[in-house]
Amino acid sequence: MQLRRADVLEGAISILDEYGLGDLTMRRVATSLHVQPGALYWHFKDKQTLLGAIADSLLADVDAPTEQENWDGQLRELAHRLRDRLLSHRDGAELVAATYASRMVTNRIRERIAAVGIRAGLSRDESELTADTLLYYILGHTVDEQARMQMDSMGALADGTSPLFEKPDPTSRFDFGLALLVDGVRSRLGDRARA
Amino acid sequence: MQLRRADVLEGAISILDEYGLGDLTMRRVATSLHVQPGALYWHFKDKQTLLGAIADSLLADVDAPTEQENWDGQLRELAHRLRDRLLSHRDGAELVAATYASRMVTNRIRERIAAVGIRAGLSRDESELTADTLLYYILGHTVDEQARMQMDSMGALADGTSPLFEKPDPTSRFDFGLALLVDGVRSRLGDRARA
DNA sequence: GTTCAACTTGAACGCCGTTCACGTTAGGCT
DNA sequence: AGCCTAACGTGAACGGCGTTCAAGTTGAAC
Repeated sequence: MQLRRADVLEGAISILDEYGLGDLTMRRVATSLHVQPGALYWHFKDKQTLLGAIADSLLADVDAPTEQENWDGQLRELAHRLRDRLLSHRDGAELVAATYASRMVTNRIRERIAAVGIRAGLSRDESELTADTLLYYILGHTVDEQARMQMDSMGALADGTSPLFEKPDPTSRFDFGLALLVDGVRSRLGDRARA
Repeated sequence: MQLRRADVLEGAISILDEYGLGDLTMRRVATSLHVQPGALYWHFKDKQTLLGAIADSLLADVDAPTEQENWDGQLRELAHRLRDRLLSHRDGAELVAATYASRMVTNRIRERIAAVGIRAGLSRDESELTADTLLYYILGHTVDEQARMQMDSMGALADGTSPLFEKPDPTSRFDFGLALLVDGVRSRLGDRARA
């Protein structure tokens, strides 16, 4: 039976969920599809491209119309939506962060966030810089959050005690930094109005 | 002649500066020190540990007394100091970001930033969350900035045109996001004073 | 000068991504 | 029904990686 691009993608995502990014190897993907490693290179020119495709699939439609009406609600909605996607697969945040340099993947959500900034009253340049700032925060926070999750699930049965959630739960922690940035934008808008 | 831990560290940093993180391999470090690969494992138990030591050395004394007096000036000073360190070696930001999960390295600067937050009037928890937010931003921004730098220096002689600096220069871009976060903190303090 | 710990060597192990000449399949055309 | 061709898979290798380990060598303290 022949392989389709989509089969390879699906297989790779299964490996990712089951074994993690570190063990997502071309050979392993090939084996799980009952195929020789070389066969994958017909569908994806190299591993980097395959990883990019996985990232694209994780983030498909992450930019979509928002339900919120106010710019700050829209920012929060988009931020949470992105974080949820990153958390929806094992090592998802790390994968997207690693793919981030070879862009076009995250560019749509970046554009989406910038649009909200403009509608809120920022200049084009300011909006793009704000979008970047938000993205760096979301990626950084979520990579860290996901890494801790896995460390906890490892050490949980090792030393009996498993707090599993620190003082504030991860979502509250995420919301704190998010609020900080939203407040920063609001203060920038306030300065403008006052001028 | 025998090797010291410090020699290995120095050699590894040289390789990093000359060839980049992707080509920083145990074998290459060993070769440059005229030694067999296995010899390195006497001084560092594995590559991860060596990378951690490099990160530690990049960030030595990055937390140090600040010259600024106001909390916002101190925050900016610490942020710029960290960014400067990350930029001081090829792929420095990427290295520190990769090592970040296995912490203790960046914990001192995190503690330092949190202390500024407390002195400014935030609670302990808020200060730590603020420190994390700032660190995620600084790391994300600088990794991206450094990656672009290298892509530009590659593509520069390829296609003649080398903008090398986008509309705002990287430092101004960094300052924008930094100001956003500082303003966010200020607004949080304002709410408190008003209550 | 001997001893013993501190180091290094040499060679291997098992993994990885990638390439390529060569077989095989499947489906449209006559 | 039979062929042709493009699409796809195989098998085997290449070079490189991190890491391990028994066996050798070094050098300083006694």
